[in-house]
Amino acid sequence: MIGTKLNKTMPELPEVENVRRSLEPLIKGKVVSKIEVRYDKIIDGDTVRFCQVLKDKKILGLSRYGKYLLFRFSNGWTVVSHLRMEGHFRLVDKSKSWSKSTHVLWKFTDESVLAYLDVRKFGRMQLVKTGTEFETTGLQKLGPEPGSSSFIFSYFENELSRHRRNIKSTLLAQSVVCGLGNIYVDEILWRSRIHPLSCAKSLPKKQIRTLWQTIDAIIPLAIQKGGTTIRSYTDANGNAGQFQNFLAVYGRSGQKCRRCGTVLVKIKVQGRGTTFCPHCQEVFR
DNA sequence: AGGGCAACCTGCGCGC
DNA sequence: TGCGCGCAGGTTGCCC
Repeated sequence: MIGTKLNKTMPELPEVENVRRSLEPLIKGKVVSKIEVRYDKIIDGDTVRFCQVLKDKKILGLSRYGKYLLFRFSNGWTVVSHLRMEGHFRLVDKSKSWSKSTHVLWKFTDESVLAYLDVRKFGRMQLVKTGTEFETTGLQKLGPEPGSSSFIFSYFENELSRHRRNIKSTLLAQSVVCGLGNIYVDEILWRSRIHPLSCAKSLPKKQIRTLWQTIDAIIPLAIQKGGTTIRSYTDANGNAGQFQNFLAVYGRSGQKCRRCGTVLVKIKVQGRGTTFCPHCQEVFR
């Protein structure tokens, strides 16, 4: 048991993909009657325009790139949404009172409401013309997705050779490969037997290949397992993920490495908690 | 121009 | 009991 309090989500690519899959059938075809914004900073750009433009528009579908959700609306509009740490959507019936972490309400003509909740208020949504989403600050520098045809070995090897900083920071940056966050990066490095502070450009070809294969395998596997539920991440139907049962290092500092029995160590890398095995994860400098 | 890091937020757990 | 502090982490923006 990792935590007892059920109040945090940690959406990385597999969790966001499970949100997309579960949420899309619940909202597709609905028409906005009114948007209410209760905490202005969630909306990137002009909030009044955001509400005005979306009124009377129909939801055509929900897509995703990296950790970004893309709500497709009629008349060529898209809402780019990032859940950051704890954001989540819930489709509810008309309700009388909203919790204080409910920041945006999408009210539909059928009387249902899509509520955006976010305790830490880190999440953002931005209205753009469909087709211009890759010009936004968040999406324009994203690398390819793990498991996609553009995430090929020669590309990955070439990208790593351009970075002198450590491999953990490099993988978290989203520009070499997108969608990985703190949990999956630690797991991927453990599986690849690479120390998080290894210099990205110093990795031998053999380790780069192992790392590439691991990234390409673990993300689709985590999607298949419904994502990772550390505290309370659930999909739009309230279902928890199962990948936490496969975690080898995240949340296990002080416990024994499942490969060699050495006690796992926790350090800070780029301000992020980082757990690894000091014995079987090799440092390359 | 790559890289380092504070800032953005709130709730929880811990030490005193 | 209660207060203060550190921690949690994705992204942005600023500075070197």
